[in-house]
Amino acid sequence: MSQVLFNSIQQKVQLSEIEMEQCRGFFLAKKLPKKHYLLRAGEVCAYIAFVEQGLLRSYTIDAKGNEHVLQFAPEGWWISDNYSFLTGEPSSYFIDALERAELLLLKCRAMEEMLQKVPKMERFFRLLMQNNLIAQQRRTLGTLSFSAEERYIRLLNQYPEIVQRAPQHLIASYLGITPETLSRIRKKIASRA
Amino acid sequence: MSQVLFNSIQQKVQLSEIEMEQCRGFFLAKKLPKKHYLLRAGEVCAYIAFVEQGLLRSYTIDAKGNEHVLQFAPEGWWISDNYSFLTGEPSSYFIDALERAELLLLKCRAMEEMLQKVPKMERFFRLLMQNNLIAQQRRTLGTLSFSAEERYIRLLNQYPEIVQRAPQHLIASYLGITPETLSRIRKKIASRA
DNA sequence: GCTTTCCGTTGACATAAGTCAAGAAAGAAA
DNA sequence: TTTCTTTCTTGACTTATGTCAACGGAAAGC
Repeated sequence: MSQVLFNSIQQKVQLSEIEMEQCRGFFLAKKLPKKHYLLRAGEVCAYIAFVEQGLLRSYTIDAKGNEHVLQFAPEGWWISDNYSFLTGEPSSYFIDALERAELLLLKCRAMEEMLQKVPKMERFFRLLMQNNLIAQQRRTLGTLSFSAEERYIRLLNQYPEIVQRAPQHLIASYLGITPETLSRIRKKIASRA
Repeated sequence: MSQVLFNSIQQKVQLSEIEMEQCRGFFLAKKLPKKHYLLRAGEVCAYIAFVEQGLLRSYTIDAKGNEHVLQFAPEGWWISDNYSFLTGEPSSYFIDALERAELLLLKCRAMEEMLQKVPKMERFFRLLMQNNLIAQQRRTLGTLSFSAEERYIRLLNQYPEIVQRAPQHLIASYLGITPETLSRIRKKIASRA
């Protein structure tokens, strides 16, 4: 059993050795080279992906052709398009690798079987979704309450490794600002320090 | 068993008559008059609330003293501060009634007991959280992709009853704009129609 | 029914952030 | 190395939205 996955699960529910091994069997290991896609808009999202190694991100392209980063997923995080995964409808998101990644994929069918066999995992996913929701609500409120500069500083404090590993224009996209604005903010901060 | 709650649950998982009645026993009925609070910042959020009747909202007050509406919850919706509920930490949200409301409250302890007794409810809450997360992600992307006017029109299309029932300055707060800007947007739209 | 408070509207002006364009720097490819 | 992209920076200008202040009308309380 992957140590990273083990930690992610054990942090929320207590599984026995046996249950852990049972779970492991439902995942599919996959390596994803840099810039390769796990999901493209228009496709159905067949997997929930757990990141063992590397860095992924999900994003949309809006009607004006602008990209908007929804999520970064470094080691230990889960990523997918929940809507498409749940409903089987085509996705409107892209998911690709910013760094070469090692993933554990969980197909819809496999997930249902896993939940049957190891009911505690239902609780695990409930808690996972609940925590994701909490974080997402904070992001929404952050976008409404703070200026671009404040949001950047908060991101830097909360997820320094992501700011460091992802290219700057993607950080800008995540924050909902243009690369130019982020560049100016960084300059301003640097001149203060 | 309340018909509204029954529908909310049955839409996601199939419960037998008996399971439904068992669940019912864990909820606490409560009437909340208009402008009364279910939760104030600083308190621990003891309940997840299901709205049978009426209209609630949750909001924060930021460092500059500005209110930001996180959620409106009309009949059939669930509302709480997940973070505080889950961790027992003090909340930073307020939840109050915009219209006189009838609620079904689920305390933390009662919820755990319910999940023990009716394991399918674990699945229900997983799906509920997952759907909330999907909606919240869309809101985040909406805030990043659309102008104030576009966001207002989208809200109007998606939740016309909320726009109608909540005062305009709270709609503005939800959209992340000032009441003045919303007033101007509405004028502009009216002049076009 | 009168008074007070709250809410929405409007105008004038301020400002954060976006746009467009050019060039510099840094990485990737050859 | 040299070339070719991609990413980041900087400047000049535009624009959406915020701020402040005044006013009118509707609702709430007495």
